[in-house]
Amino acid sequence: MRPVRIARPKGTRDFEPEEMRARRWLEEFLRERFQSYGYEEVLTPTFEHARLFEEKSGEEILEEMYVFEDKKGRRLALRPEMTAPVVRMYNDSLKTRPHPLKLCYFVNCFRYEQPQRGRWREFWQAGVEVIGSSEPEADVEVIELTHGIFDDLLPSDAFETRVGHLGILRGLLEEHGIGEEKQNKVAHLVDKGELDEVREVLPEDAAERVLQIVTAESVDEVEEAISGAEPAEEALENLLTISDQLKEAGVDHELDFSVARGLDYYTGMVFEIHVPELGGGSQCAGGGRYDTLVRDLGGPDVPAVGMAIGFDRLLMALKVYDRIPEDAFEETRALLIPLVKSGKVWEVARELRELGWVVDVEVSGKNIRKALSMADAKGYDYAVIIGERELEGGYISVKNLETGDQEEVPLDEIERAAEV
RNA sequence: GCCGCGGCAGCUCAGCCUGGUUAGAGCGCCGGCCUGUGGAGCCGGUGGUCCCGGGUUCAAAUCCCGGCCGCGGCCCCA
Repeated sequence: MRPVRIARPKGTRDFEPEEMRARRWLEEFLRERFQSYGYEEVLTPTFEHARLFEEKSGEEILEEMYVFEDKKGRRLALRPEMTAPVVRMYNDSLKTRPHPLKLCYFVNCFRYEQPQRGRWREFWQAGVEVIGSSEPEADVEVIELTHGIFDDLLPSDAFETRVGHLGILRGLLEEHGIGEEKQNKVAHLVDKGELDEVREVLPEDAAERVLQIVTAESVDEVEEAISGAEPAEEALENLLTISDQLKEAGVDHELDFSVARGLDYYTGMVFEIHVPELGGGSQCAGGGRYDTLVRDLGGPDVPAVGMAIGFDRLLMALKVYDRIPEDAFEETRALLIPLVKSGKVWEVARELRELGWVVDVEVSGKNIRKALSMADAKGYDYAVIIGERELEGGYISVKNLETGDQEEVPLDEIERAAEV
């Protein structure tokens, strides 16, 4: 057969061993953090029925979705995000558990976009969802949890937390008799900063009030813009309650009435965390309240709030700020060099591994010089030599590759190998 | 989807503007000096569909067109 070389698909990445170490380290950090708050990990299929996302995800996401037909003609999609699948799973099998339910996940997602810095077609999200509480405390916890992760991993001036509330906009538009679909459209325009367009879409009085909110520099201005529109006033109050609690909890943040977010299912508080140093793709986390999604996907009328961290972007930020620990996986690593063919080699390897060592057995027949050279190149801590002499004498030769010291360690005191 | 820059050895790149022997360098890898002792040094070797396709030409890594991929930006998002 003629050899062919197939390239990696556009927007995807290979991860080499060094990169995987850093990724595993961060993944474990996030998992442990989520679990320490009582969130339990779930996993859903990589693909779902396309309709799951088409119902409530919003136009932009749909245009970027990987949709395909399977052999039976079912329309499926690679998940572009994780909230809808978690809600689907909740409606399928979790809704009878004690509420509120706290769930977390770590998964790859797919979007057909033009790749650039911080943006890939396959990327990873780590997130949480709280299903079954409409109280501001739930919003506060989700923001506090997210903020705390960034605060522990990055310098405090490296990131910004912005909190807004879609209920203000939605509530106001509702007062003007404007339906959900148009609300979504306005939210998108606001998100894009296309404020002139807002005027074209809305009646003049509504448009004026929306623009006043979005460009507001103080809470007072917003209050003025929405006065008389009761749902919007309640939303603002809700946002201020959340903000006050965040302040008391020491969570540094700013209010931003233009945070709209591109997902149509958000109904209340919305927030984003940015790392400005990353440039274009600076948004590293985002989330908010979605009180109607569970019902809209055929489940009970249950409120929910959640967030997702852009895993790859967070890792990028950690690299920029040099915050990836070198010794994240501290372990003793040894090359076992057999100079004879003997089953004893495997026995010794096993015993050393029981001590917690990583033991790489040299299996390519290298002579001792070559083997030591390779152990050095791989950065190992020890070389363990087993030859004729060792077999006859009942010991192993353990060489510390950093100091160059070498000692004979009797087989029945093998734990002394670590002292060399 | 749009704009800009790029693609040559495993890696980083020179050569391209001004077409012309056998396409180079450094690093890496393999081996020797060195038959049971690494890192340094010296010597040698290994290395390439010059991204793909088409065009111009006596002749293309080099010029032109298209595509693919990468990087950066816009938009949006994570």
